[in-house]
Amino acid sequence: MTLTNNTFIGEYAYALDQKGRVNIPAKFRQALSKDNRNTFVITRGMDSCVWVYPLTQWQIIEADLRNLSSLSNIHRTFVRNTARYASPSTYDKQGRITLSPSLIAYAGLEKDVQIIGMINKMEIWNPSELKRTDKQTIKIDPTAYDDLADKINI
Amino acid sequence: MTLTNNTFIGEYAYALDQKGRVNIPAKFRQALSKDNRNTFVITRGMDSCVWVYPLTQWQIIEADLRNLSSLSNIHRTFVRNTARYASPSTYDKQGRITLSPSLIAYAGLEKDVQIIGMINKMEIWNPSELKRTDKQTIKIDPTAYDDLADKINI
DNA sequence: TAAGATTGTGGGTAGTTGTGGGTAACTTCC
DNA sequence: GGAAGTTACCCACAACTACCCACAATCTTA
Repeated sequence: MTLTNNTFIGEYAYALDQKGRVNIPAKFRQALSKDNRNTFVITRGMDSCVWVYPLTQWQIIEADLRNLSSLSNIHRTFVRNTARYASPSTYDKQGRITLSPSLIAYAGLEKDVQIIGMINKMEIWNPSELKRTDKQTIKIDPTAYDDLADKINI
Repeated sequence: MTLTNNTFIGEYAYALDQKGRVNIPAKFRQALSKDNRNTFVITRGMDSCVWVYPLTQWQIIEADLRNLSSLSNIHRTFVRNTARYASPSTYDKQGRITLSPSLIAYAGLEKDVQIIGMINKMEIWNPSELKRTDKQTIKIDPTAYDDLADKINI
């Protein structure tokens, strides 16, 4: 059952096949609105993982990038490093998307992968890499979330 | 699959042949709207690379340049250096454009080239030159992107 | 509990894409 | 006006990708 359009929550385990394809969790597919045309945009995450945006979500980012002038060195660099690793991927009849070899290498993906709902996007992880990141998270100062307190009422 | 007209993302590796031709990634060609008449405008990039604009995008730049008065020294210089190196190029039946020897020399291109989607244009790089630029990027003050945080929600 | 539907995974095939080279048309210079 | 050099167009082939079909496992429903 889907709660909200284009919103992803939960965690799933899947396998990457020899052609570099991963299944998109059925629940995530069902959550997609039609204007996404069964398409995601895949790119490098900020941690060692792959980020998967629904098309319409990515188009918002694209529109923002378009407003940055290449005359500014910092803007140029930002646009380059955001755009270059992104690639669109439409899922096939079985509900799978194809990951490029370079993305697989970046996230260190092997056969087993973990897919995590991140509200407006999803993340694909190598499970052991995820565990390592989890351990580091514990070390974060427990007061670090304090700033969020007035932004999110949880 | 094309996301948005005249919008380019992703990174591709191609070869420059002996005649100075490079392939335009099929996805980029498909993204072109018809009013571009299969034509790009090629010019010097601000880094050591070649910038390739779709015709209609370049025409917008031309219109902006027209509004800069030559009374200002800095404007005059900017217009001169932007206009002088630009030249149109239509891609052939195989989807290739021809680069002039002077542009190839400017970007230091050899056989292997890297093409990067930059939203409203594309960049052609010598891979080793790109790596060097990447290394410098890492040295950018990590707070430099902070200003972008309220412009782009990624 | 059994039948049907849905979901995840594997592999084959036809069409597309990238690259090399050949030939004709055009330009330039003597 | 003719020769040499340059440019643009065309054909061919190898590699790859996207699409399709098949099947097993799981979940749903009557």
